[in-house]
Amino acid sequence: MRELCLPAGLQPDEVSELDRIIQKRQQVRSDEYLFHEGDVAQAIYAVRIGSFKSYRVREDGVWQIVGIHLPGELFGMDALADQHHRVSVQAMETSNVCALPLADLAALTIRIPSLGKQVMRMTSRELNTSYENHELLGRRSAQERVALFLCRYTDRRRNSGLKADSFDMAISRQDLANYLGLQLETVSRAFRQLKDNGCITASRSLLEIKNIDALREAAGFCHGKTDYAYHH
Amino acid sequence: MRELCLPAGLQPDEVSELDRIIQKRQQVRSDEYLFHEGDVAQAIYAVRIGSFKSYRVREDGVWQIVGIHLPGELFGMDALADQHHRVSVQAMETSNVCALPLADLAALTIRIPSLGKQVMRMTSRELNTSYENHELLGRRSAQERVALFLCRYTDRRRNSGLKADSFDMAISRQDLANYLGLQLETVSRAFRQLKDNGCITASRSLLEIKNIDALREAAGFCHGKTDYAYHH
DNA sequence: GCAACCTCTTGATCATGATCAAAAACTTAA
DNA sequence: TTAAGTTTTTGATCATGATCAAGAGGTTGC
Repeated sequence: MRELCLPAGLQPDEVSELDRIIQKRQQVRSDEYLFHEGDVAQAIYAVRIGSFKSYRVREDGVWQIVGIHLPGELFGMDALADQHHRVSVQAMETSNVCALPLADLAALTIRIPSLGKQVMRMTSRELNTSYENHELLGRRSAQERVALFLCRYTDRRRNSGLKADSFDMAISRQDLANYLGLQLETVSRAFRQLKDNGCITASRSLLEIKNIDALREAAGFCHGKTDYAYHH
Repeated sequence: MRELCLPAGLQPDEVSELDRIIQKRQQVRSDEYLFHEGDVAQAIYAVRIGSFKSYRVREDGVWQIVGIHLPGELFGMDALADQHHRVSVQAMETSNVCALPLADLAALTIRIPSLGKQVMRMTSRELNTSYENHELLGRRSAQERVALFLCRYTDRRRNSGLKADSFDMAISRQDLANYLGLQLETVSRAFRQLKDNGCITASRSLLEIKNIDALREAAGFCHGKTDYAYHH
């Protein structure tokens, strides 16, 4: 438990108590499901190793990835509104999670109030990430989307204690395109441009950030601080 | 307090206690700010009357609306991750909110655990709404976006106890376009088509749903239940 | 009532990214 | 190693929505 995000802000004896109760560690293979949209929620989950995708499937079978979860992050809080999951979650590579059964959580939260606060904090963080995604999809070109995604993704990897300048992307081009609201071919072309500009090198799944400043520029970050005006 | 979402699931005496402490009701005029991106959080807010928009402003001054808040809904939970707001919030019409100061909230949550659960529930709901927005922006035509927005918006109005088939849209075309990741002209054209199809009538701000089934169809909902396949 | 202003609508053209098609790169299994 | 199957790249064309431009409809203040 210790390496997880959850115990942050807890007393050592509280961590031990949490540790004793939450012993459910699950090994999950690539593409395996943790739960489906509509399922009655059993638990929320903390990623230990690997990565996961949250997605919704429309009536017509079209799907949309709405979240990506890296080590140290929590997922499954979509079900806290009414005990039913509103997304499906699937592993994108061989992974390992720690399940926090909702029954235990309710009891524990009363004994350890800071645990409830920590779950709240992580949910708020996920909400902000989703707001950022809305911003990314709102009015940005294909290149900006891909570049911005890479910037944010590497930042999150760094936060999760993973290598951030040269690593294996568990996300397929197809999934990435879906997540970014683009076609797979468009993502491929964006990668090409970023390679040609010397921002990155990328083979099938190995990605290397060569020039973070150029990448940030492609993502639409400003260099000089513009004293921008509010829109009113 | 009674007409709000927050007391749901609380005992009568707990509601009274909440009522006694949370007496801060604020009248807010159109376009007035509740807080700005980056502000240290003072409170979370429950909408009593009116509506609000959450948005982020980029370094280059481009802004993106990421959330809309109707009566009975909570906002400001973006700050629960680290006590700093990650969006700005502005009233879209003359409104009335109830502020729940964070200091009081912390104390109250210990005395009334179900209050914390309720805040958690509302945050989870907002997270799902944001996931739905990601899905809306992902891979949908301009018409679908507008029609789907109207479907969801009227549903939420109904949930908030507001008139849902004929009402005044507080959201300007400009804001709506921004929220949906479109240009204002494109939204205007989508409205025209929906009018021509007999789905709606719309003047400047008065909107009337004439044919909800046609509207749902324009939004991409299926009629017959297709036994859809999972994508794997 | 008129002028100034703002928001929304409509029209015409253009650019970006979707779609269709095929080949190349990489993976897996026999 | 070869063959079959994926996934990714590249090319060519097309369609949707962005952009530019002008006008219509409402609102506000004098």
